[in-house]
Amino acid sequence: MIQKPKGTYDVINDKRVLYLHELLKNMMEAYNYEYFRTPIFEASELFHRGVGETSDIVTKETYDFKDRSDRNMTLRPEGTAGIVRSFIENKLYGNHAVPVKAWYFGPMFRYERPQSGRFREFYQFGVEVLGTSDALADAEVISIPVNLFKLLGLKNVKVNINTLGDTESRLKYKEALMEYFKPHLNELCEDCNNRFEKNPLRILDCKVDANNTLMQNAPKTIDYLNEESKKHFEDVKKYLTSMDIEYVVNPNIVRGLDYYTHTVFEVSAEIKDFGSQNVLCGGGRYDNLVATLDGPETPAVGFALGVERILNALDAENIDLNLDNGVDTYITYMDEAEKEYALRLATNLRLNGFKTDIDYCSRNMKSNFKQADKLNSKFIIIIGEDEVKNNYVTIKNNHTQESEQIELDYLIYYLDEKLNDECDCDECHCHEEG
RNA sequence: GCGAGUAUGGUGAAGGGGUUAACACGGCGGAUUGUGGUUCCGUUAUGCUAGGGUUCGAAUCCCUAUACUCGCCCCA
Repeated sequence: MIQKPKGTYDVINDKRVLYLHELLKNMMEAYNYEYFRTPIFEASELFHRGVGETSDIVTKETYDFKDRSDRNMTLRPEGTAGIVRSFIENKLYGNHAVPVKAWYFGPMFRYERPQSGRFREFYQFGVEVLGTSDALADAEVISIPVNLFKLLGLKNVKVNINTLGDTESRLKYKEALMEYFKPHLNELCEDCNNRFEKNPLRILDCKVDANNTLMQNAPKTIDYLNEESKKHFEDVKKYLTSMDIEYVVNPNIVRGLDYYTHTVFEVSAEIKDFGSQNVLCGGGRYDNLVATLDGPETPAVGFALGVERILNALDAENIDLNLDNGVDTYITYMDEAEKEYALRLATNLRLNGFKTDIDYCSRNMKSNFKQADKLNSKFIIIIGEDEVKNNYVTIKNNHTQESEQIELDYLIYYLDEKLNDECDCDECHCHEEG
């Protein structure tokens, strides 16, 4: 048997996937962001220059391949680089309205060991604002996941925020940090020793040594900011407050990708048994990336979230999105003679927007009723010899078990009325979509 | 890259060397050929992830492979 590749999964009628996409689409429309869809594979160089040579994502997790003309290609491991490439290549800094506010939703690929909520092909939703250095953009970007998580019903949504400052501040800080840790390397875990060489900022992110006093007394980025960087951070916090978004300044958040400057943040929520995975999204400002990729100096800020992790969180928190899974009507026929008539009726109902299913294999009555239950059908329509002859249908309400005979010409109005009636009840939320 | 665990029909699973692979759900057929979701009866794995080994005998013990699950690293 051929199996799916490791770390991939099949979506089989998980309504939440489409629902989430729809919800995000509506939300981004309200924020007036533009939908971007960029290629799933790009020139490898884009990610090497963009995401950075020191991050694990690029050094050991990409799916690389050569195409038939021997070009180096990479399946995208994240969304930002592609959006930035598109921004530059299409010269959106010219005629396009600036800032360019982009959102995307699609598969990303990383060659990792799969585990709970983590796959090799996974979906990310993300947002990028290109062309403004104003702290308002940082705050707005942060507000998107926060509002999303609240809308989904997640509890204790929390923003952890920090600033790395501009390039100059960041560099000064990095030196100070290395000087601070150098004499104490033997007190840190093995991973931290590796990080010291590769990416010293990430030592601060270590979970093993988190409670080490050495860590708590380490130099803070905030102390190495120049005036401009300091003001930017203050402004971000100010705007968050004016949107009633709670945040905690956490000097240990540095993020893994090389391109971040100034604001970095993570949004977490309180989720049962999630441990370190309660970080549901991360992002920050990356003022140098556009220039690094040969575009004009363009400040930018964005974030991304993993769709699978969100769905996992909803599961863990037992959040039911009240998605209606049932069909409106299920059509049965007594005999082969009525089969075509039933088929025509099904088509007619479907074209009128009623979610309709039909007996596909001339089952007996008993199996038909069972099937109707399995499909969660609200109504069962029964077509027999008499119905065909006299142009009516027998329709049974599966809730009340009441059966009625309805003239064919009137059926659509009948269903329309009954289905809308039904949705006034407390249990049924099928017309309450966001 | 490192570490731990698991693998038995369509599904949940029992069995930890002895001939018929338990039980339950689901499916199909019937009691009941136009009204079910109750009940009852019948039926539903020539086979226990794959390959090799130990043994008179392996689903059961050993080895290898594969897949899945969960940690770590990393990240969303």
